[in-house]
Amino acid sequence: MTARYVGIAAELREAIVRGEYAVGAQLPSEAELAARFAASRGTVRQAVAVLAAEGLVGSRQGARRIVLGRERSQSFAELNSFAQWARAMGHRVSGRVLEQRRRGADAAEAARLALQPGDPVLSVLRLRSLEGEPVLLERTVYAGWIAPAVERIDPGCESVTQALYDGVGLVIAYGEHLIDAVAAGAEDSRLLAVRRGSPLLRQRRVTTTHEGRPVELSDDRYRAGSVTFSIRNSVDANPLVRQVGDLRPAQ
Amino acid sequence: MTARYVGIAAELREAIVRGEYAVGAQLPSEAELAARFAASRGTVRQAVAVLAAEGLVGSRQGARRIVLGRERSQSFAELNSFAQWARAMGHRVSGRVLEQRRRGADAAEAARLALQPGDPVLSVLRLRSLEGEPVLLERTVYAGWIAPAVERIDPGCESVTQALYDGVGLVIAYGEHLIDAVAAGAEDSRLLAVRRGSPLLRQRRVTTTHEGRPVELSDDRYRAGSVTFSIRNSVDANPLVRQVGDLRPAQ
DNA sequence: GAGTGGTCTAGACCACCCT
DNA sequence: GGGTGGTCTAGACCACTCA
Repeated sequence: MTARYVGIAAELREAIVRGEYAVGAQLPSEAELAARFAASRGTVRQAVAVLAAEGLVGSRQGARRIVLGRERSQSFAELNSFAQWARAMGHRVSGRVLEQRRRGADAAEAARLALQPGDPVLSVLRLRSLEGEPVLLERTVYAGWIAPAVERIDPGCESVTQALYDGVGLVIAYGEHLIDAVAAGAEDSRLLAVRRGSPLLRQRRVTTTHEGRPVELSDDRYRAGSVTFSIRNSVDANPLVRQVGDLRPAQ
Repeated sequence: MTARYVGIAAELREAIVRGEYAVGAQLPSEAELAARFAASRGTVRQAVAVLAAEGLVGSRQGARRIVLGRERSQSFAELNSFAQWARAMGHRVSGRVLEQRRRGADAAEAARLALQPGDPVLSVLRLRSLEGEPVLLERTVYAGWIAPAVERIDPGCESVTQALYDGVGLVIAYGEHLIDAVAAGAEDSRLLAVRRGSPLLRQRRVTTTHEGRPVELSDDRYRAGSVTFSIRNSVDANPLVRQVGDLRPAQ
């Protein structure tokens, strides 16, 4: 059963997308919505909170909520999975494993994966394409405990996240992501078919299970112009944080 | 008066940062926290929701909440203001206006600023430095209605956002941001002291007032290695969205 | 001053996790 | 089956906006 507030949020979202409430226009008051949906005010507040989290509406005490945008934020959870994102957006995605080997974790990897240095990890190099064009080079390090399941995955598999879920029921629930720009190195330029030194958008991430257990560490590089990250923020509630870069030059 | 739940969230956050609840460990149950803080369960839930939004804790139905991380996400609202972010992080920030002129909006600008093509806008080129080193080149277009206030700002002013607030009480409440990587152009490379074609992290943004009225449009380019964007996400609740780039090559 | 969103309470039922 | 978080209700008071 879907929750009441989810349904109410969906109805309001559709009304916004339809243009029934124009960008900049006011939403009905909470009391009005509560009456219309025959729900309590609390439930209505939960519903509009969903829309606020999607960046569609904004609010301030004492004034009606207003519509900020119409594009629905495809509230998929998939910063973590390239394939799931791409398919949800209607893109044709493919990928292949170029290299895969077991080795021992170095100190930095061990720390981020909650392992000891030297503990076994699985290192994978994957090239992903959108509409047939290579756009993303993934260098992923999996914690040893999940390595067997990863090795069983078909090398041409579209979505590793999906395969891990289907195969061993693993849910990648949380992620931390660092986004910056780097110059393409020798391997990057060869595999992504760009000039050496040309700009790449880099996303480094650590993902964990529901229990907070680290699963993988990844350095993903997108060809410039192929993918853009988009964020809506408001004066209160801002999930994105800028950080000063490392002192050492981007490697 | 600060709200009750904000205080409870602060106490829990401190306990996490102190290490009282280790990463991966469980938080007390809602009932327990409600008793400890002599608050209702609803209020406690509001408090932990704050921590969840900061990416510090995760939750799933039926199981205790767990701690995901210890670094507090500096819950500043300032994706919008470079200076406010930098100062909050303890960096020395400066900036200067290199160019400033009024002109008419082109079609794209007009659409995003809710103006008519040809309506007056103020175009500003600003170079910002961190610890004395130039790291950010801002190309900003202000809507005509705010232009006079912008022109009154001291060209060496640290924070334009702050100046607009102090000067005319303008609050920049919402923003939409697109993040990608581009190659440094001729002007970029000269002003940021990098080689032509070298990678820059680009943040394009539109910001609006509380009422949803667009204030400015900006193309900000960070020298590679100087600044990183960081995001925590979870299976449900993901404010960040990937988009396929424009068809035309990054300009 | 009327209307609106922000906060808080107390209690209820359910779905899910764990043992 | 007991504990836990997720959902929902009904009512209350307050802070703020706006005319």
